Amino acid sequence: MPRPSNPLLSPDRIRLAGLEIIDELGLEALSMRRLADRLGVKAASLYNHVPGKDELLHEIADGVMRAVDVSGFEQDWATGLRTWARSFRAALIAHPHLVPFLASGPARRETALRRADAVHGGLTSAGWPQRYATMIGASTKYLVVGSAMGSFSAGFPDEAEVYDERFPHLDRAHLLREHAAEIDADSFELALAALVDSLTRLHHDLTTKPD
Amino acid sequence: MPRPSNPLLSPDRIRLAGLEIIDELGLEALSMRRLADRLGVKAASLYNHVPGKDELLHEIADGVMRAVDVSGFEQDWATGLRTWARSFRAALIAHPHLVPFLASGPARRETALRRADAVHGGLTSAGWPQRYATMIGASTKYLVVGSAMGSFSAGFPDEAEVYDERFPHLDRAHLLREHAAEIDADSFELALAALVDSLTRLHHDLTTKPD
DNA sequence: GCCCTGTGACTAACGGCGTTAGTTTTATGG
DNA sequence: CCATAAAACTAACGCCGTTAGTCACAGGGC
Repeated sequence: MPRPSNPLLSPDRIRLAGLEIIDELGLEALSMRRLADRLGVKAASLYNHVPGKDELLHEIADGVMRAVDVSGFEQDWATGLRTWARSFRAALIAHPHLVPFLASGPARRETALRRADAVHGGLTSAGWPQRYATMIGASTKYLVVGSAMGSFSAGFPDEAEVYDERFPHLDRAHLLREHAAEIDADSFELALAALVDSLTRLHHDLTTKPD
Repeated sequence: MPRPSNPLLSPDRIRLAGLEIIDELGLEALSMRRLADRLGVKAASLYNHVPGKDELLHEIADGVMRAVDVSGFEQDWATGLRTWARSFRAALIAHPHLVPFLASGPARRETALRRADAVHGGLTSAGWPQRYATMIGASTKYLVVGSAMGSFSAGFPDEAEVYDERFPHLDRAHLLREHAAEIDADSFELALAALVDSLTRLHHDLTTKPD
């Protein structure tokens, strides 16, 4: 079936199907052959539209990052930080299997770099020194990535027998998975509030005391 | 070369060589064939000592977690939390390529579960309610895992051209990688201090006000 | 001292992986 | 209308994890 009238493939359809596979079956389940299968095509055909698996992953990742909202920095840095952190986390959690890949930083991905630029610009315009702006961006990213990555609670097996006798303080750990989403959200908000609080105090000191 | 006088392999030597490969070449570079090669052996021989690649990874991971120090909880919860967080982070950073795997929680790994038990026990004995103990453990893990992931990837390309013109606020981002370790450490300490500060206030409220 | 069993190495193979080369047919621009 | 490019294909290479089956030596029981 060479060169059909209407092309069966396009970069967009490939990206979409790729993200579907990742969401349904996991990052490791994404193979060029499976992807081709889902699109009713042979693996080699994909290479007419996409340079390789790695680049495809980057493009999928960049698409996901478009949901990250940095508009809050137009109000004030604290609002910007909270909005960025929450929307960033939501974007990651919408595609949990992609988190390990997304976590490795913006690399050369257009959207991710644009978001990073906005965050850094928002912080420095609010009076934060370069070095602090960098650290604040980093700390916040730690929280977001950490909370999306671990899904702390989901990391514990949910069979009670695992903990019996041997781990007395974890006697309720088998219930964690049931409430994972809620616990993770609350823990994230706890740490985010702590960070913004602390930073607000610091910002006050930095912008009033000196000079 | 069947059945040599002195066995060439042992679970320990396999684990060690596996961690070496991961540290030198990355998580994806660890293959049973490469591992066997390094041990002067054929891949199939490994299966006489190790049930499979996945279990091997868990055993390697558990070994790394033995460096995590939870003894600080014998003093007070804040000291315990700081000691745990810092030694946990150090353990991850010593093996950055293993972080994505370690981040997925204790699973059924003995050492990881023991550490989790100690943390939870240390917090509840200090008066933290169950729910808070869980959230504090989670928040702290977010910071640790997030900061270890970020440093691994050193997320930003270090070629200045990437940022020229297009990302004005990132005009110094190409220098990040050079100072990655220091920035990551400072950002981590910033967020950890903020968290412990905030929690100390909360602990005070919880243990004095009620009743 | 000899056999017997189990250990720990081997070779060969299966199916899946990413990717490339080369082929074929159709769509499209000059 | 023809040349060229596009978009599908088949076949193959060298990896991967894992299993089955083979073989020689080690150590214990007689």
